[in-house]
This record gives sequence, C-alpha cells and structure tokens, in this order.
Amino acid sequence: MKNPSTNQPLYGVVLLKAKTIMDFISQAQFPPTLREISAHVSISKPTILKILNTLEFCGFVRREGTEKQYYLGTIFLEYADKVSKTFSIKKLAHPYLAELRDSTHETVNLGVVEQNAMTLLEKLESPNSVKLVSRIGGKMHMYSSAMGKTILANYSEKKLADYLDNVSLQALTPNTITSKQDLYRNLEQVKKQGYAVENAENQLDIICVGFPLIKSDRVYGAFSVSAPNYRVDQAKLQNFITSGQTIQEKILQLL
Amino acid sequence: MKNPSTNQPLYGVVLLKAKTIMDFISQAQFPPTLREISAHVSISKPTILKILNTLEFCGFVRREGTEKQYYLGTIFLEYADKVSKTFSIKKLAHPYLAELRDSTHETVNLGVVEQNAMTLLEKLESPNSVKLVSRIGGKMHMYSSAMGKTILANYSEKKLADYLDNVSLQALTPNTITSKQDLYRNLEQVKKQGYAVENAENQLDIICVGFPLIKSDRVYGAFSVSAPNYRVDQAKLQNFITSGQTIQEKILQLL
DNA sequence: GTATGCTATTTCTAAATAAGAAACGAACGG
DNA sequence: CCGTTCGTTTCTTATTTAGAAATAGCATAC
Repeated sequence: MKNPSTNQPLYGVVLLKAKTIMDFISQAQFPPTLREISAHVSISKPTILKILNTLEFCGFVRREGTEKQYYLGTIFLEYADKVSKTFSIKKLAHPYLAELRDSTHETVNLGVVEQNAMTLLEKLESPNSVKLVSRIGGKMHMYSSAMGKTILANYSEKKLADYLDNVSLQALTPNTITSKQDLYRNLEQVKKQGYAVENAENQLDIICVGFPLIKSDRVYGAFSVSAPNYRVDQAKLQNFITSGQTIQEKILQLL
Repeated sequence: MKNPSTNQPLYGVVLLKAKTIMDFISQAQFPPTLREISAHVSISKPTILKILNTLEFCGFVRREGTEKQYYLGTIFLEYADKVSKTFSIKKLAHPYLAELRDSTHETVNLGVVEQNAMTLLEKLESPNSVKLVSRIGGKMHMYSSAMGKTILANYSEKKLADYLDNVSLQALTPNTITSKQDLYRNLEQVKKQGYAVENAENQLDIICVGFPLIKSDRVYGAFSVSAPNYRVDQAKLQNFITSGQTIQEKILQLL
C-alpha cells in the first residue's frame, strides 16, 4: 500500500483498515453490526471481525448486547481530554468566552491552528441560539473563516505567501473569497481593525466575527461569535465587535 | 502474539503497538520525541517511526516543529464528540447538573455504565472547589463509587449476583466496602433512600453523594456531587441530598 | 421437531507485511 | 572539522494477514 501524498510505501496496513472501520462506526446513523460494516467498507468480513476483536481488546470499540452492534469506546473521551489539555488556552479562556456567550446570547467558538486549518476546540452554545453544524474537533479553512482570517492577517508576508501557495481558494458559499487579491485586501483590513467579520463565507447564512489570540508573536488561537445572519443587524454586529474586543483584552492579559 | 485473556492468537499486532505508542504519548509529561518513545516502549526505533508515520497520516498523532515532538491529534476530539453524542443523557442533563454545581459550589459528575464499570462522562467543577483527580473517560468500580452503588442497588437480584460473581471487592481506601454481605446491606439502604452516600470508599478524603438516572427499568446513568470530606458537615451533606433529589426529579421528567 | 436462512466465527495457506540490525544523513556543538 | 546524537532508509528473514470456504449459532418458519 502507498501513501498517496508521498507515494512511499506505508507501513501499518492494519492501522489504515482499523481507521476506515472506526470512521464508518463513528459516522453511522445507528451502531452498525459486522454485516453492515462489511457492506460499506471493502474489506472481507473475517478480516473486519479480527480487526474489531483487537480494537475491542484495546478499548477503541465496544460491542453491545446480543445484537452485536459496535460503538466507539469511551477511551476516546480520555484521549480527547488529554488533547484538550495540551491546548492550555482552552481552560484559560473558557470563563471569558462563557461571559461573551451570555452577553451576546449567541454561539461562541474557540479554535486553534493545526496544519494550516482552524480546528474547533470548543463551542459554547447559547440556549436560544439555533444550532450550528460545526462540531468539536472539526476543521475549517483559514481563508473562509473569521477565526482563520484573524490568524492569516497576522502572518508574516512570507508565511502568508507560503500558505496561499499551498491552498486553493474553493468557494464554500457564494460569499467565499476566492481570489488571492481580494483576500489580501480583506486581510489588510482585518489587520487594521484587529478583528475579522465573515459574512457567510464559510457556511450559508451564518455571520461570524473573529478575534485573534496572539501575543508576542505567539499564536494561541482565535475565538469568534457566530449567528444566523437574518437576525444580525448593524447594531447587533457592533455589539459583537465591542463585546468581543473587551473579552479579547481580558484573555490577552492572562497570556 | 496472544490475547492474554482468551489466550487466542490476536490479529493486528500493529494496532497493539500503535496503542502502546499513543498511550505513551498521552501520558507523557511533555510531548515526546522518537528517541523518548523508543526509550520507554520495547519496540525498535525504525518500527516506531514507521507506525508514527502511519498514525500521523491517519491524524492520530501530529508532529510539531523542528524538534519533532509528537502530540495526540485533534481527531480524538471528533471521535470523543461522537462518543458523547451516543449518550444522549449528557446533553439533556447538562443544564440541571450545572444548576446543581452552582447551588452546592462543589464538583458534579455524570457517569454511565460500561462493561460493569462507571465511566465518567462529564465533570462540572466549581471554581472554588479543590480539583479532584478524576478524568473524563476515566473508569470507577461500581461497588466503590456513589454513582455505581445507585445503579447496583437497582439491579435485579440475578443481575447483582452476576456482577458480584465477576468482580473482586478490592479495597481502594480503608473505607471501601470489601465484604459482599456489607455491600448487600449497604445497597439495600441505598435502594430505600433513593441515593447513595459514599464516604471516601473510592478515593481518600472524598465524600460523594450519588443519584441514579433510571426510568422504566432503563438505566441511563447516574450523577453525583463530590467534595473533600473535611469541609462537608452534616448540614452540607443534607444540602447535597436535597439539592440532588430536586435535580434528579427534573432530569427524570425529561427521560 | 426440524428445515431454513441469516450472520458471526473459525480454519487454512499463499501472498503480503513487518521487524530490526545496520548503514546513512542531517543537525549541532566544541 | 570532527564527534555525537537523532531521525531516516535499506534490506532480508520471519511473521502476520487476507479472504475463500467451511462451520457454528440462532432465530423464525414450516
């Protein structure tokens, strides 16, 4: 088997198969049986079974009851807890982000940069806010998200050029910025303002205001307030901005 | 390689090695390098490297910067999010548990039963509470934890006997109940009261009051309030009980 | 009670993969 | 410029895996 990106032989074929199986389990509507897994991934049933046995032994999956359905194991909660803790910004910023959620009554997000993508570390939903589709651990493009743009705006010229060389500006919505020139211009404004407004560039009908968490050139991440754009008027947007800036200052003081 | 419990051949040797490596990364004080991993797990360096490459390709680990340190990947956040969602009780109970944390000013826990163990799904810490050592995803014995005992107390006679046949009542603290007879007697009281008081039976100096979340014979899990016992007097304990019962009723109504 | 159909599990052997010693390379420091 | 320290690659043997086919387990129907 080959690694598609390096085209070198890739060791650990069983690992790749195990991941395929776990991914299937994780995105299945209902906990699948061996038969169902076998019907959807192109690996033979005996092999799947043997891998599942080992995964169960490791705690990565569990099988429930007489129907032999497979679930992802709670060991992932442990690992995730550890991962979260490697991003100290999460714990530190949490009370302030909760404050921001309460004052705006909208969803507040915290993200970190990983492999040129914004990864959602935490999402604080306001009780009365419509649920957004974003998921913890989910990834967003830097160029299309408010959080990402605040980071890009603070990149050095060289780093930004590097980023742009390795990404293609795909349109996710009609509003996505897809030209480098437009993006450059937008980022300049973001840098000047200190925050980024993203008007349904990443997800239809969702407006988002992002603030960078950067101090002494160290990039800790970014946070944002997001809401369905039909209920965000100019006054509300201004409220997001000023509330966000206040919170940003408080967090930066602690870094 | 053999499965120690069934003594049958175990397929997926690479998986086991991968887990060993990830476990090492997850519990290391600082993100380890290849050399450090190699020094602590008994697998040769080239093999570890090859497994790490594949793990990185899968997103299970990431390597940072020039120092080539390994971290667990954010993919675990995604998996954990999925795992959490399979336990609908978490989302549903959350606001009430937060209320309980705020009214008691102590740590509130939510657990589910998995493989005859209580698994900690969520922990809501009060700002001023001493940090307890429990971790999300961590497992506790049913017989020694307040949450576990509320579940056991509601098991059928046969199911309880089954459980007791497969567990050995190891002492975790001087207070752990280690005799079946004492446990039976204690569970009877728990059943009568509707809640379980656990006085440092699971962890030294920590007192805990647990409440079952069971409706129409379906076991959803349990929650508890826990605190260092030096600051829990009779009045405070009574407060835990009455506050907990109120919250329990509210949650049960929604199930 | 026993056929019937379905799914999980075991067996078995050619074919693919993994393991680790050794060699190599890159980065650093004196 | 040499020595040291890691990370990486190479290479060959020994081990592991894949999946077809057989089997077992377990319902439900006849």
